[in-house]
Amino acid sequence: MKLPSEKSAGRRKSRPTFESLQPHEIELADFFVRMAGILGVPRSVAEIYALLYISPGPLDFDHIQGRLGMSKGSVSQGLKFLRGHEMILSVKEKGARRERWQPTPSLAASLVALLRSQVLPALEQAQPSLQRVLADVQQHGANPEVVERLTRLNRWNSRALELAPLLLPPPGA
Amino acid sequence: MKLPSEKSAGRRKSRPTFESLQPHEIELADFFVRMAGILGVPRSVAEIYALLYISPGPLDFDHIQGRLGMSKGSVSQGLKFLRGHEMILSVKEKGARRERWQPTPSLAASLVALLRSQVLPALEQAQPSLQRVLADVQQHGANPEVVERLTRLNRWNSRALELAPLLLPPPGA
DNA sequence: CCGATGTTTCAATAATTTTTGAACTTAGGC
DNA sequence: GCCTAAGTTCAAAAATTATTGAAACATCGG
Repeated sequence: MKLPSEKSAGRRKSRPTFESLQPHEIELADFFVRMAGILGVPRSVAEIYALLYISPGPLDFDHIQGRLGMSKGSVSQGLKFLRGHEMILSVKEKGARRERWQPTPSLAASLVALLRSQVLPALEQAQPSLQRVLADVQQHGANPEVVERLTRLNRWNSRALELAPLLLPPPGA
Repeated sequence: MKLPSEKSAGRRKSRPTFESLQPHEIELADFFVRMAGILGVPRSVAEIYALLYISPGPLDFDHIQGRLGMSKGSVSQGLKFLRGHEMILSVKEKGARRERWQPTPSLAASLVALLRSQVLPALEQAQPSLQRVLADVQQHGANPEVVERLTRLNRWNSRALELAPLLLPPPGA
């Protein structure tokens, strides 16, 4: 099933044409796009993941670009993101020049990595900040209820920070 | 501590001036803005919440607008959002015309409500969609690995839907 | 090294989301 | 009922975020 098309005279190497997405592929992509949205992950990234997820084997750069009809730049950045969060793996065939991509075996692990990368830095950065705010408020002899609130917030943050390694274990554990 | 300012001749009712935020208030707002960002909640909403959180008592519309220097529209929409997610309460004093707002006692409960409202609808909407995709893929006699992946995805979604009431209990429970 | 293929970068553009403010609605006091 | 203060709505503007594509870079086989 290959449309020859594209004037293609004798010259080799006219860039191949790709089928556009099938209805069921679109539906799965919509699902991933929606879920990704919750975590603030851009559409193009979710689409790439969905395509790899529903494809019977690893795909290379050009296939991804062709089937999704998106720019090189987006594909490159999307793959970078997915790689960075260990959501995809490259399968480099021996004699081949190009890399081919497929989803990491565990989607669950991927999601954990994603969450981790969003939440942990925020919690870490917050720690000193929250402590300063609490100190400030106590100094200025503020309302006891406010002091209480901020104390609780601080405790929360610390606990979350302690628990994080358990709930969102780093890749090597 | 009240700046008289504003040419204010004898006429009553020049709109009052409000102090701009103190450094520690800004720092707390930054914290909330950052956390809200993870959940896709806009800056203005986080700022309003932060202000109520660090204020010694409930604040009315004009105070919020004045101290944060934001538009009426934003304050109105922000309060609507926070109300909708049960993150703030109004304290209506007897003889008073205007409502005054303060944070709900439990920030934890508020966050749960927020998460719930984002995640649950997505999971529910996904269910039939995922089932259709799986059926489609099975019909077209696709790669067994893909079928396996989609089956797992379906199971996950169902489980999440079952567990949701436990992890993200609705307000009345 | 060279030339060609494959990929990344990043400034410009497009798309999306948030904020504003003026017109409109609602509710209370008289 | 009318008038006014209080709050809401929503179209337009501003701000932010995502995407594109052309130029730069990297890497491999010869």
